[in-house]
Amino acid sequence: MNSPFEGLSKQQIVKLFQLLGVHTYTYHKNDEIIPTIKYENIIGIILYGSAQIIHIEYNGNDIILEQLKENSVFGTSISATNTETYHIIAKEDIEVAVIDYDKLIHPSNSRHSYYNIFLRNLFDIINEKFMTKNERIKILEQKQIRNKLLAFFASEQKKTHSNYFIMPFSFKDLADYLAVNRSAMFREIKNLKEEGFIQVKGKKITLLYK
Amino acid sequence: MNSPFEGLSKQQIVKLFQLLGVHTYTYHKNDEIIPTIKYENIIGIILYGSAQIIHIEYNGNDIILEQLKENSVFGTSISATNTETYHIIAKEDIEVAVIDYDKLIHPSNSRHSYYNIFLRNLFDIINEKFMTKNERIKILEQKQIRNKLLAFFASEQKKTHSNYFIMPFSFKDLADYLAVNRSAMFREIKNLKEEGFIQVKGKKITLLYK
DNA sequence: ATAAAAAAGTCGCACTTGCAACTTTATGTG
DNA sequence: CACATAAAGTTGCAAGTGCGACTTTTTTAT
Repeated sequence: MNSPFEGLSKQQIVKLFQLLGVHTYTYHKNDEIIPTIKYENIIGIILYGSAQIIHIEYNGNDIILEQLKENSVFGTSISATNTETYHIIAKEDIEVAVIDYDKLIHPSNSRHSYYNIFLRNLFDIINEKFMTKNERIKILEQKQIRNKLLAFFASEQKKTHSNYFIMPFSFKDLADYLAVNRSAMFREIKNLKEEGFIQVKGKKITLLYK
Repeated sequence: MNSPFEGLSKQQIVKLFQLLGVHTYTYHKNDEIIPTIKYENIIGIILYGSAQIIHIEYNGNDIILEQLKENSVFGTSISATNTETYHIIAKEDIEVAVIDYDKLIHPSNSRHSYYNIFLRNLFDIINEKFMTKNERIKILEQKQIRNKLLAFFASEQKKTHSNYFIMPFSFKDLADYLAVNRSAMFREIKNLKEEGFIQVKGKKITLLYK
């Protein structure tokens, strides 16, 4: 939602990129982003396009850790990715700006206003990411699939301020997000439908309770 | 682990507190911290003592979201706490510095070196917190209690660099951390012991595999 | 337009888990 | 030291879930 470049003019962004020694890279759909550079020491910003951070488990299962779109920020810290089991895959053609983490926090000159604005924007983005992660944890903390679903619904509904919402990803991905078996999740969705709690039309889910 | 005041002299900290309009508060064991101020718009720093962020669910269950000790940072964003169902409880006598979030990112003057150092320190702390949260998510993503335990063991072992580690909290709290039923967790620990995977002596757990 | 691939949806069965109701062992606290 | 309180540990049973093997529908690519 927030852009790291909020409040910066094009010229300021150019200067910022010079100050921080930013390089940009382009990738095609399904490419792995920066497979050679270790994610740990960089911060990446999606300039356009979208991607997913996935985590591959020892058993071969892969889990979506994060959805990245235009202006999303990723990297160490700023998001995830501390081992070789994490991969960032472009979901469409994409351009990425890469900032060396050390240069970000120890620039040659930290007194430029555009640098300070950028840093504060990053803070806001981090806040948002924490919220997102906490939301996920709150959902994963639920012991039953039904409660995970209800927690997820509540979380999505909070964003739309109405009694329905559009699923932000596929049901398959939802099962991964909730960390439950896909068919067991469908069974529970079916139960919720039959018990009159929800209505499902494609990706539109309507909540019929309270 | 990292301190937000790393690299700052006592005088600089005093100036920083003035710049940011910091107030400090003291609490006694089992007090709720800042029950009146909404957590959303502040950042808190534990100056001494320890505390826990707990989350109370609709069914009355409470879950430890985070352990706070000296130099820990909490608040919106910087950690958790966006609804009334979150509480921060002092585990011992404690002093807390409270910074208004708006003042932090929009100080009257952002050109002081101590301000920039502080901001960068916060970044490092945030990185660490992200790591911690990702670690938790990686554990919660496991579908079976056994796998949650093994993921937790791996995560703890990584810190000690040997084949054993000391549990950082009680088994009861571990069950909450893994978001599983306590007695079901004990059953699985028993299985792991009987199958020769682990050895448990009080809070010391030794891993007997690979 | 059509084939191929992916996602959605269903179901039975075995296994895992939550839950309740305990007993036993630690940990305070006056 | 003794009493109270919390944590550790155990067990049976009912309920919930993972998994595999499907069918049907939707999406994507040629």
